[in-house]
Amino acid sequence: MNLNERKLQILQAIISDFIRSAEPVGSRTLSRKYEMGISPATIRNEMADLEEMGFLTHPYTSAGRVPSTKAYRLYVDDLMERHELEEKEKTQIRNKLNAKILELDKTVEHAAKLLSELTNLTSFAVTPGKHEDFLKYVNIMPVDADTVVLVLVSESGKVSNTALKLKVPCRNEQLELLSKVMTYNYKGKKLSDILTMDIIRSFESDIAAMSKLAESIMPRFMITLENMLDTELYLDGLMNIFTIPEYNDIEKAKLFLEMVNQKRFTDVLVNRDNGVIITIGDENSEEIMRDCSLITATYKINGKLIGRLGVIGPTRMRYNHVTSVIEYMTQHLNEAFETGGKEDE
Amino acid sequence: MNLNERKLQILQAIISDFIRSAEPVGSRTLSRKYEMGISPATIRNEMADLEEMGFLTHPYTSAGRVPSTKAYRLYVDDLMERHELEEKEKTQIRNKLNAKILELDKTVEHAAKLLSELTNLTSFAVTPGKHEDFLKYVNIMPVDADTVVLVLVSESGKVSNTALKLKVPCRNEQLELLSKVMTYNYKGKKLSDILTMDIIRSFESDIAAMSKLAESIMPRFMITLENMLDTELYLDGLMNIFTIPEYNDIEKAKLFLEMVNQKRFTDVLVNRDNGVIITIGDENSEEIMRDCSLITATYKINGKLIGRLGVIGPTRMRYNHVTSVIEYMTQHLNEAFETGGKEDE
DNA sequence: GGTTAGCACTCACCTTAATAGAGTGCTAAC
DNA sequence: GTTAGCACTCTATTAAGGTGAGTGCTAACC
Repeated sequence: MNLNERKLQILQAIISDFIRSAEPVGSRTLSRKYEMGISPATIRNEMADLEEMGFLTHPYTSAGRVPSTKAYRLYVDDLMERHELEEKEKTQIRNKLNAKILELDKTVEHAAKLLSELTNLTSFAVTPGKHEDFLKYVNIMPVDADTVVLVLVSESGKVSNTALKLKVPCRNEQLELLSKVMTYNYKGKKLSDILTMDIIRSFESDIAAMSKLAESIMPRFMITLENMLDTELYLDGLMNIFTIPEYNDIEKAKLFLEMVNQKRFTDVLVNRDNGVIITIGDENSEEIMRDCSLITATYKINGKLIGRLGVIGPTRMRYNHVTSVIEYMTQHLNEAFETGGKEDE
Repeated sequence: MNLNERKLQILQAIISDFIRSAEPVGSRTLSRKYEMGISPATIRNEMADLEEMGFLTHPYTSAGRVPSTKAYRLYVDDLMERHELEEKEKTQIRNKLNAKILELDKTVEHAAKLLSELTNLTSFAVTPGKHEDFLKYVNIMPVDADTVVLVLVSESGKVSNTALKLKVPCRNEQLELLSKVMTYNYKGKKLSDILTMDIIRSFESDIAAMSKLAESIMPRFMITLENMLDTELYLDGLMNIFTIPEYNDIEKAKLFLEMVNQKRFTDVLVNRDNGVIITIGDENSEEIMRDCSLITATYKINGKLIGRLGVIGPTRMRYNHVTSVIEYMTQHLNEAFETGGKEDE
């Protein structure tokens, strides 16, 4: 049995209808709503075929048909028409994301918020892991007799800092010298490399002369560096789950909210392939996500560091609209982070 | 009619029972469970009196009795026995909060998390508003030919920074000079005062000489300063709502979650009185919180800056336990922030 | 041979009714 | 003042019947 034109047409109609209504689609409804010149009985025959082929299921004997993962996959890959965003949506994206391009993390947070507003789904955005980022600058500034602030700046413009009290008071020149030595030693090195032992050890011997000072500072230097490496996850639109019929059940809503709050969930996001990736229902590797579809895309900072952006929702989602929104947003982010990433105003 | 010993005893029993079970308490149940040597009928008479006095209600004609706000108030003020925390809970609080005392914000975040774990309610913690905080140090550090990092440090140890590109390249000495001038001008000034216009204006004229550089930096200086002033709100245990019978209804759970996510909610928290404050049900000023009780307490940093910590949950909550936990935690925070606030290890 | 009308059948969902259970309020007796 | 007894109230649960949307099958139709 093969998928002829008419079967595809019926399948497409069922998917569209179900995405809109969240109700199983019956043959009668279908023939009434989409005038395709064939009777319900004929549609029923075709439906039976489509079910046998694995594209449809029905929840109980005499309910309408519901698309399967396989159907959504076919739809996403072949059937789905490209959805052109409304001008209103486009300007909204441009405006909201341009306003705050000054601060990378804020921009990413805004992106997540905007994405959930435009899709009415739960969205997330992950800042790039800094493993491909390089250290640019180390400075230890005196504040008090025994208080200093340690500031690290990376190539991509991330600034990380900490205030700490010294066990031994020290002169400003010592701090300056140490800053310079550290900058000299670490500049241009990968952040993640600096965290490995041997670099540290060799350096520690270099500065044995001022070891007391360095001893105070090194542990915190490492912690601050680690903080710099962390990705940040922004979730938004969590409450949208309550407007989705699939989650009208308290138990399901609870499970969903607990899932996206798990550390596990973050890991899944970070480990996804690049580009726009759609995983549908049981295509997801994690058991707990089998009821959901996930659409993610990547954006780049200076064409290099990679962050992610996406939505999670029921398998029944407006794939074409969501995809268009995400594509437009990541494209915009890429451009924004490329040229004017750190430009002022 | 007055509250004699027996009435109080009955009221206390009803409150305790209802806090535990979340079910209206009947006369029969009461006489069976708490052997107070009187028959259900007598209890019913007393109940009728208590209801007339406004301490009890019943949801429908023949349901058991439920405590009113007035009853909880009496309970909290007079009847409630002090609850001694288990040693396990105490050590948990000490350990978890000591481990991270290095970073103020992290500690506050941990406190919120711990509080929700110990109470099984939704908790929150607010970092102090910095309006009583003073600027300690300004530094503008060169990173690149045209990139600098602006770092502000406050009296309480808060560090705020931003990276920015200069429109005009400039020499290091200029930056150093500007840092020094700014530090000299602003040191010891209240953060919020610096934001007012006249200080800025007078300063701007002072440095007319290097106006180009200052022009680049001042707007961002102000933004960074503002960021420093912000309070941070940490919410935790949101999902606990799903285990509370009162919120077993999807609509109620939704309303609750939406409420605590409102900006309005933050405002309520920030504007509460100092010390341990319990507001019960309709004692709350905000309409939307009339079904909840709120317990908050304040902690101090260096005995001065004031942050807040608390829980929100159904009026039926374990007031004595929650109060003990919050008291113990704030007391611990006060001590920790007093002496070793910024001490390293 | 594909298409269609007709029909029996299925199953969720809604409404209604019946029943059980917990509790109250009142009264009369202790 | 206290208590036993009893009628009454209201919720919650279960069962039963009806409705409607939908299916699958068969036989007739073009």
